[in-house]
Amino acid sequence: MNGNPVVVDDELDLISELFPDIYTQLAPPSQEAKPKRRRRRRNRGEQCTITGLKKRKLRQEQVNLLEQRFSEEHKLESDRKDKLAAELELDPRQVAVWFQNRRARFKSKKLEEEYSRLKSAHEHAVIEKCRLETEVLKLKERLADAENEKRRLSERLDNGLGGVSNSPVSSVTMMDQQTPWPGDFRYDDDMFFLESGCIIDGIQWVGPFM
Amino acid sequence: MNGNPVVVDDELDLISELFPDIYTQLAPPSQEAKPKRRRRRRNRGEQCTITGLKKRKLRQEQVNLLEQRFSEEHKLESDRKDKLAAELELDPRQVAVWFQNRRARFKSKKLEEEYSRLKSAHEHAVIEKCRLETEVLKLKERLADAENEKRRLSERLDNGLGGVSNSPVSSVTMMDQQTPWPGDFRYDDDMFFLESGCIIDGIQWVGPFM
DNA sequence: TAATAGGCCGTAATAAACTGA
DNA sequence: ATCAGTTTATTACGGCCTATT
Repeated sequence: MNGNPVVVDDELDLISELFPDIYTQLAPPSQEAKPKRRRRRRNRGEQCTITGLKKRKLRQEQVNLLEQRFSEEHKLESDRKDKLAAELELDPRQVAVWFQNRRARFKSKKLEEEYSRLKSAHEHAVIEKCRLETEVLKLKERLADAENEKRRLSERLDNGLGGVSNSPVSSVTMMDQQTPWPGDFRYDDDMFFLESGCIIDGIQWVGPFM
Repeated sequence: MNGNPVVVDDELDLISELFPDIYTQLAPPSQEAKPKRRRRRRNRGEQCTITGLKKRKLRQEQVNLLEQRFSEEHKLESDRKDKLAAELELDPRQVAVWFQNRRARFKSKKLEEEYSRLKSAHEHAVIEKCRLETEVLKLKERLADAENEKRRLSERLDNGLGGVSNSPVSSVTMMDQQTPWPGDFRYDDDMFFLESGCIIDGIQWVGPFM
């Protein structure tokens, strides 16, 4: 058990075949019976690499150091770069390239994080919005009721009657839906909250994409 | 004016130097006086490519065809792939790789689009939320006023007085801030809308990232 | 059951466009 | 306006996973 599923062959660098090869476009019409399936288990003599390029991959220890430096500073001044390159026994250019790629990776990763954070924030906002909408509705109803009662009471006062029994006012009144308050707020019923995985504000929810 | 800032040299493929080179880790301590600034305009004999590999880049026409096929189908069956490769005079492997990379690009692009759409949707939602919050506040005020008036009126009725003059009720009443309505809604004052480039719902707005 | 073709992912490396001194 | 260093877009490779044979 446990096994070692990840057999990074860092160590077994079979520094073998080297391939001169022009590359330019590779595979011009000059080909006779292309090898078909290449890389038949641990291929050795077969190139199959199209460019002739061979192994790559920095050793874990190298990556560790690079990663550490990166966490300290996302950029490198050339002198730092050269020193690091010496430490790692790498071409300074490789170090530079590594940093470039790392910055790019960092950026896209950041985007993904931002996206999911934004997504949940938006979900919360939408729910809040919904809650507020219903609250507004309820308040309007209450207000309408209150206004009705007020009217009723003042009528009673006008008529000089003394009955104090507050007759139950119909809960749903048309009144304020017809005539909005003179205030500066209006109510537009555009979109609403839908169950799960649906469309809100023109965004297809849940399923990341395609 | 105008000039031709983009001088893609697709045509002038100087199929020149070829570099054997093992690559393995590149640049062991074997280096004497590294060339420093490389590529002094149209370098020719200098390699500078660390791996020794030379040009790459498919010709525009090739990209065009690939792109067209991609728009028809994001995947390729092997027979289609081989045919396409023949048409383009490329190694089938290159075609396969191109499609993989294209799919990856497609995906991340999609993410970016989704992100900006989501972002504006969220902005709208937040603004709406704000509007609703102030609306709720106003409604509560109104309601409080109405309730006060009701109380006043019924008191007057109880006292048997007939004065109808509606004395101006203080606009801000403590009442409903102290005792929330028995309804099922509550009001939590968490975050609010800030000017531009700020923090809303824990998301730093505006500046994409770092 | 092992070999295999193809997909995705992560990443190295290149090229080109851009930027600042 | 040259040149180093940077960003963005590309090409390619290697590992890992899965369905197929």
